[in-house]
Amino acid sequence: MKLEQAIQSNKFKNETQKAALNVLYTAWWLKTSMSKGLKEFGLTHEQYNVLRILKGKYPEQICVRDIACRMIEKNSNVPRIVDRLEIKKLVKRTTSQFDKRETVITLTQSGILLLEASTKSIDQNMETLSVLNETESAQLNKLLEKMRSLEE
Amino acid sequence: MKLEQAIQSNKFKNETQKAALNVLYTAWWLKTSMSKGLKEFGLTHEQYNVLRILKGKYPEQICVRDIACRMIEKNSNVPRIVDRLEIKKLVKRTTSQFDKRETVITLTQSGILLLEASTKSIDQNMETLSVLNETESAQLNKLLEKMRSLEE
DNA sequence: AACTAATACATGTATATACATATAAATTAA
DNA sequence: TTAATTTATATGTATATACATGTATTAGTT
Repeated sequence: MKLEQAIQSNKFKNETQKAALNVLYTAWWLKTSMSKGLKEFGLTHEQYNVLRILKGKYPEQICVRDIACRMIEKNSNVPRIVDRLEIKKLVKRTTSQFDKRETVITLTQSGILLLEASTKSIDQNMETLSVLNETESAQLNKLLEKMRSLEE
Repeated sequence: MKLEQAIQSNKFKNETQKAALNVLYTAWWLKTSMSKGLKEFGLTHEQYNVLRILKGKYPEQICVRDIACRMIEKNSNVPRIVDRLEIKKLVKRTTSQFDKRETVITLTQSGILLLEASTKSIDQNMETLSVLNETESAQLNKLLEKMRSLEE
């Protein structure tokens, strides 16, 4: 769907302004698609993101700060997301032996199982959705990274 | 900044998967940049979006449903965003004469003034941030719209 | 006309973002 | 070694998203 239809507007100053809105809208669309798939596993998009980060290091442990700096949305309140994962017994919190300020998070067995099942479903979903080939995707990555080149 | 640095990971299955994450991260980055600029006006990103939609039709009135379908994030809770704009006296709520179920929203004079000031600041900010030229932006728009082509 | 269904909005709840502040532990400075 | 500073996490508050439910009004059906 063209952006014009999606947000019922065609008053863009130029292609650059439209591109910014298009990125925002596409991100919303992607998140929504993912969330739909995650629903049957009782996970939110963000909880899934945290589980994936933990999996990436498993069986190595990882502290809250390290999770935070790997999150896509940098202002995520990781302790609170971990709260919910802990209630569902998908992760375990422990105080680090080496630095008692640090809280170390570990995936539980059921966390691993749920992540595997949901990842399979999500990846399949993404596979179906992805109409861009590798060359186009690479081009998109290049443009997005150029767009962000003034990032501090 | 490369996505790899931003989220401290280089374990992407392929360029297509990376592109999805890159869109999500870029959207977060854009929102954050915009929000910083809006802060001095006491507006959130979403409140600003609603004000812009109202401006787009001004002086014509527009109901809550029409605002909602023009929002970038389609699940926005428009009545609640309007609540906050109303408290700040930036908009006015009236029940439609033609259909008493509809709530019609109008910009107040101070809403218009605030929007003008903030738009000027935001546009200037965006101008500075935009390193993509028109051709590149058009290419980006094309890729994003292709990415979403399976949209229902 | 009375009943049913649909629509528009408001409101409630859970979770998240964004940011400020509090608390405990570790590091550095005096 | 004590005091000050920094760091890691938790917690509080306002606003937002996501979705369910409630309520009033309109439209449609019998």
